[in-house]
Amino acid sequence: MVIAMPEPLLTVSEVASRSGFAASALRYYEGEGLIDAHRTSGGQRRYERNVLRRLAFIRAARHVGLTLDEVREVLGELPRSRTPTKADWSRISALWRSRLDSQIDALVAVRDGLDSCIGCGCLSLKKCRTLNPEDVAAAYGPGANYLPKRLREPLPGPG
Amino acid sequence: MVIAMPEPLLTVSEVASRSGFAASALRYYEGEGLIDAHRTSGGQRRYERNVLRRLAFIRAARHVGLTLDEVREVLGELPRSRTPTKADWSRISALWRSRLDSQIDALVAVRDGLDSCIGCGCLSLKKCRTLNPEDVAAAYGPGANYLPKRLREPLPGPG
DNA sequence: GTAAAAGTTAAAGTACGCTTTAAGTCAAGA
DNA sequence: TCTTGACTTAAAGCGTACTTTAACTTTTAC
Repeated sequence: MVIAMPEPLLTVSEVASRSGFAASALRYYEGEGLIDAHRTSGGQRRYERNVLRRLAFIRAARHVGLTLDEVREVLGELPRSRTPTKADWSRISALWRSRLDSQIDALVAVRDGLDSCIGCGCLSLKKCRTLNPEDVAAAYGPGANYLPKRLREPLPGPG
Repeated sequence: MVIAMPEPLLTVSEVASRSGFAASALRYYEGEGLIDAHRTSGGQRRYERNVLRRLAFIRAARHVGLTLDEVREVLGELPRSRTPTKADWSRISALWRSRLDSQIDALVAVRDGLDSCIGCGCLSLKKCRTLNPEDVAAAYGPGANYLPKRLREPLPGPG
């Protein structure tokens, strides 16, 4: 019979230095439901090691433009009660991959649009699908498919 | 001898509906020095037609993640006093293209990192350069080149 | 001429993603 | 035990990118 060794828990400063996030950010993420923590009898936070993976994921996600809402949504696919397995992370990977693919497609489309529109110097507002204001307006309607859907929606808050 | 017809100027609501920006955004952009406007004797704004191109550019830039500071910097390459020429826009296109290329590279790197890291299920925090928190920390130091430089810098403000 | 639509300003408000501050509590080593 | 460093909370503050509000003026249409 195997007796499981209890995993050593991490303090705030340990998690902060290992994850690269400020302690205030860790508290903020906890308040936002992105990570969780145990508490000592005195009320101090103690983290499980797997929080580091969640945090690394959060960092990468933020770097490619996901909002915290989106990150929470994706992380919602992970189990809350146990350390995520390979299958758990694989499912997330698939979700995120399609998001990245669509963002990459969008950037390529804009870049190539620039080549043929600004770049060529034709300055034809009527024909240019990237810069024509009328097409931009139309892009919010039902018929426009030049940009991937998420880039045709209104921009999120600050960013 | 050719007498130039004066270009008809556009009202705020015309520019708003043609560009897809709210009137308040137009005022904001003017305050930020991204666009300019003439004034009627009564103080109302009247826009030159080429403001539509600037605005379309701003929208596209925002959609791919440029901040207004960056947009201003790029638009600073355009002449303030005359309607931009092919050469003006071409210069900008080149500037922006390299920015887009680096952002695309970054996304591809992260996506491919996911495939081999999350995707493979190895869960090796020590080896994974995308998700390893120690590598994330190191990425802000001098030696890390996995992510393009601009994605290794701290994230800008909101989002 | 007059009423309604459109425009003006300054200032305040909003959302996101945190950080900073203030005032006090807990944990660990000498 | 004591002191120092780490930690706690609630609340306020900050930067970006705008929008909303309030009070008022200009333009346009009839």
